[in-house]
Amino acid sequence: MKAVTLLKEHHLRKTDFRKEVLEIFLAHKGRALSHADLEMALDSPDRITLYRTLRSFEEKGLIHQAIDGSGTNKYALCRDDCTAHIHLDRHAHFHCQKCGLTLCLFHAMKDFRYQLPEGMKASSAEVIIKGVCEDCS
Amino acid sequence: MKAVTLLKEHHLRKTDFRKEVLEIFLAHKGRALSHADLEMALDSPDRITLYRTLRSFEEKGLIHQAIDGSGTNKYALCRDDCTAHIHLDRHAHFHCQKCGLTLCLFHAMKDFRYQLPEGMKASSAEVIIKGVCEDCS
DNA sequence: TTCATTTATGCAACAATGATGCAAATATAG
DNA sequence: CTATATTTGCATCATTGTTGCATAAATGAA
Repeated sequence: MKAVTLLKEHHLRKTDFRKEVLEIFLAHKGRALSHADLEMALDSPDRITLYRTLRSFEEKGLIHQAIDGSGTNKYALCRDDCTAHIHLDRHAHFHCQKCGLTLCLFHAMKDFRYQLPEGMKASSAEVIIKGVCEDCS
Repeated sequence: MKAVTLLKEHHLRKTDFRKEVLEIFLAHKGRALSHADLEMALDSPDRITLYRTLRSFEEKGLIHQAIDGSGTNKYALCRDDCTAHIHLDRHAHFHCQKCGLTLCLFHAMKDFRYQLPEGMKASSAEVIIKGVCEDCS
């Protein structure tokens, strides 16, 4: 899928900046990228524009936040079945504690069931698996 | 369990500051507290000392980090079966998206199994369940 | 209890992360 | 091509977290 097409599909204006950001995500499918990762990969990185770009992408269902416990937020491309407001969030993220790599694990959770105490209502769930990645072990 | 006893058991010097911080945790068992929560509850809050106190507590197995996806780190008292370096991390945390409350859910995960791709080695896992708590719904 | 040693505290300074407001530039619909 | 709406890039500010260092306090030993 090309960057321009994806932008159009998600009702985002196709600016140079957005195309560049999106291409970085496309070049790292399945990887969750931090703000710093993206800044390094960008030609002319404006921090603030990047923050707003990421927020727009998230609002339009193009990327999702990947919490990995590292303190900094990361973002990864959604799969096709994510819609604007209903992210397919029942997938786990793997976080390498050595190199900081974060990966989407779409098939890691076989049967993920949980029980909440009375009164609480769940709307989504996040699973973070921490450990050491292939390259680091 | 009293604050002073807990400090001694975990080989931490019993200073006024630590006693105060620990007492706040004891008064909110099962709750994960943010740095800001603690600062508000403290009499003479020194940000830096609090950061270091939390780090010491965590290193000695007195508290554990509770990732809740809210961006800010939170901490909660460990149960007795946490040891200094092996936190009992296979429990979920519930995060209320309205009021920000974070709770430890020690009994939420019935059968939590996951499969990692070849090469990766897991050392711990975190589960965050987001939703609305009893008071907010 | 008192002293020496080790550890903790409190302050200043700094770094990283993130948000807001506004004017200029750009993309899109008509 | 033009008018409108959106995005960008900049300055400014807020929050969160770290490091270094001098002072203060806690602990163990005499």
